[in-house]
Amino acid sequence: MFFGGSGCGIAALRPFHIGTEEEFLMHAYRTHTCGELRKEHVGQQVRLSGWVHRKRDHGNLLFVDLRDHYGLTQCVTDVSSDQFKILEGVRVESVITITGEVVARTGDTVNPNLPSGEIELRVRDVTVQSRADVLPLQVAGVQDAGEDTRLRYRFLDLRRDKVHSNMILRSQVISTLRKRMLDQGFTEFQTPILTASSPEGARDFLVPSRLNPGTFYALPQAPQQFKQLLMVAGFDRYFQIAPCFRDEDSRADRSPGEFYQLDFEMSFVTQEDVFQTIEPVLHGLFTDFANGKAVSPMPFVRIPYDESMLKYGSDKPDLRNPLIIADVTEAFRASGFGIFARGVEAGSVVRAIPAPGAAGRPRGWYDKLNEWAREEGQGGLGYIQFAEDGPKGPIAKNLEADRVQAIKDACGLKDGDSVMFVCDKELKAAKFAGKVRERVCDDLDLREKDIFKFCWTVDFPMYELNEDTGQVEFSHNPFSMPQGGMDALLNQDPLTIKAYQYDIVCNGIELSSGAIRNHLPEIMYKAFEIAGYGPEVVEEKFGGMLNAFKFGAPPHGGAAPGIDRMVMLLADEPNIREVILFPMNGQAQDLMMGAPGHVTDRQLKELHIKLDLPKKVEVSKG
RNA sequence: GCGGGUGUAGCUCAGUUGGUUAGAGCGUCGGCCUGUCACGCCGAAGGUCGCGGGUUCGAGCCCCGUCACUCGCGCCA
Repeated sequence: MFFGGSGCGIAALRPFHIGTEEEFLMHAYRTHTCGELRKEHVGQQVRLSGWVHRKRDHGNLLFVDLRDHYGLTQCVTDVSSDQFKILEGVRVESVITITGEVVARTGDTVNPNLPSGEIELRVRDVTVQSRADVLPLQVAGVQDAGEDTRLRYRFLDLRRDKVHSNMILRSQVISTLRKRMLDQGFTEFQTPILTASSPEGARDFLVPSRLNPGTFYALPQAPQQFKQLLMVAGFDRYFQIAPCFRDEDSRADRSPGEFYQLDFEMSFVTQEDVFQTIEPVLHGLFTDFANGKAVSPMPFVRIPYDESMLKYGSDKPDLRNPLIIADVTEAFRASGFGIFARGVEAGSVVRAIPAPGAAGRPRGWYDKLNEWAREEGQGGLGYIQFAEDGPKGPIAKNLEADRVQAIKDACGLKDGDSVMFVCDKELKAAKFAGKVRERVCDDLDLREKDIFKFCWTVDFPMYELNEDTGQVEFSHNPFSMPQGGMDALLNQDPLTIKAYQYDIVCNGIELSSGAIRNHLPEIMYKAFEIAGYGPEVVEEKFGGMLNAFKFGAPPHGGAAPGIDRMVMLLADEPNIREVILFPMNGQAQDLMMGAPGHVTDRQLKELHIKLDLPKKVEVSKG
């Protein structure tokens, strides 16, 4: 075994007393893991190391559950043993090594809930490797400590079963993604971490340059330009488990500072090629780890952006929600329901959200929704109840009967159903109708369970109108290829141009956006010109990549699904911190490591940096 | 930057209309207990009710300010 013929390990092996020859030949710490021992090991002398998970002290009989990464084994000793006092004296979460004999449990002492429950380890010898203080949070059991405590003592939190297994899941997800990408012919590369600040997008994290006073590196928000340059360099198919850094405020599903993407890019491909390549990767991944849940069959549904905004009120629809929004603007035009009729006259649209089976709901339910709509900044939430004895509600009273019927038909409603109405300018109406769709779905408990429903949102608009400035702006990625190419840019209303830009969505969560890129300099100049940027701006901001496109660039495209969010979905965790080993808190602080932290004056001087702090901070930090 | 929620023992929480000495479970410490597996029983210690100010005869509770955590908005090509 481990110590073979070497004599130098004797002291380490038997630090406290002389054991048998058999034990002498054992590894210093363990012959098995705590999850390993079964009936067939009965009679063997073994050594286990791990953490004291729980103790059950009967005074003259003591049980210790010993835990390691692999599992749990019950160890037992009684007052007749000279080791009894030692074991009785250690606190839970202390690290100990136990040597002894594997014995079969008898009859009713078998624990069927424990994989090792048919055996136990009869303690012959105990070595305390590391004592634990009284714990700030409890490792055994299911009780969650507060977020502060958990993050400050993350190493303890990570011992707990749920978090521990989340991290294992994450590792397995990354491992299978890597294998699947390699199988699809992709090559893995590393791109720089210290790079240049990018002019658009989120706020950058900056790193001062010592050798170049007054200048800064930026951490990459994504390896976007590098992966495109890899295509120009002829590598054909690239991927990377890529760290991305964005200095933006956190959300439940957005870790502050950093996150990981499965970043990939492919040459000589159409949008459809990208879909057909990555779908098996995601479908395979989710099928492997779905844990009994179903996964949308391939090919995933493709929904044009305009259709998605109309039917689902969102560009990332949750298809587990069965409700479909309908446009009923015409039913209200010049109708007897004055508020909506005047709105439509002024250019608003009316969207209808079905509420199946809700006609019998009490008045209070509708009032609550109405109140919620006001909190959301809407005038209210109109509705019609299609009761058995005819349409009811304030709108039905004023709207002509044939129009009410038209709405019922348009939404596919039957007696017993209700319908909600949103009247506003098109984009606002669509977005709020989307919120109502989600709210009604939850209230009526209509969401499909135990399934991962994927879709692609496609045909995003290339440009959008900034309502405040009246300026035409890029609506997403300025590097996307416009559909119709140069011809569309020259001859089409910019607001009607679509881009080869797409999102992959799962259960209403945007996993990734991607695009077929614009690899032609002349189209890029024109695309930026429409958004109000001259050629000099393009050259200054994207010179590196633009220059590369002048030396033979292959048509290419890709995407970058977010790894943390995929693990969140698979682990069924509502918060992204539950799938990250050492996450920062909402203020982007690492309470355990003390980051961000102060640095010495000498470090600052080397970097030619002087602090100019806000008054409040200066006082508080002395 | 803005809005909501939370803040009471080491941890998770309860605390009535503002009224006596602020409670429970877990954990800790001590005692008892030889088949438990969330062991059980008895006892003890442990509190700046986040912090500061105010109202009141009296504040964990009401008011103002502030801090921390959290959820959301803004932000996130």
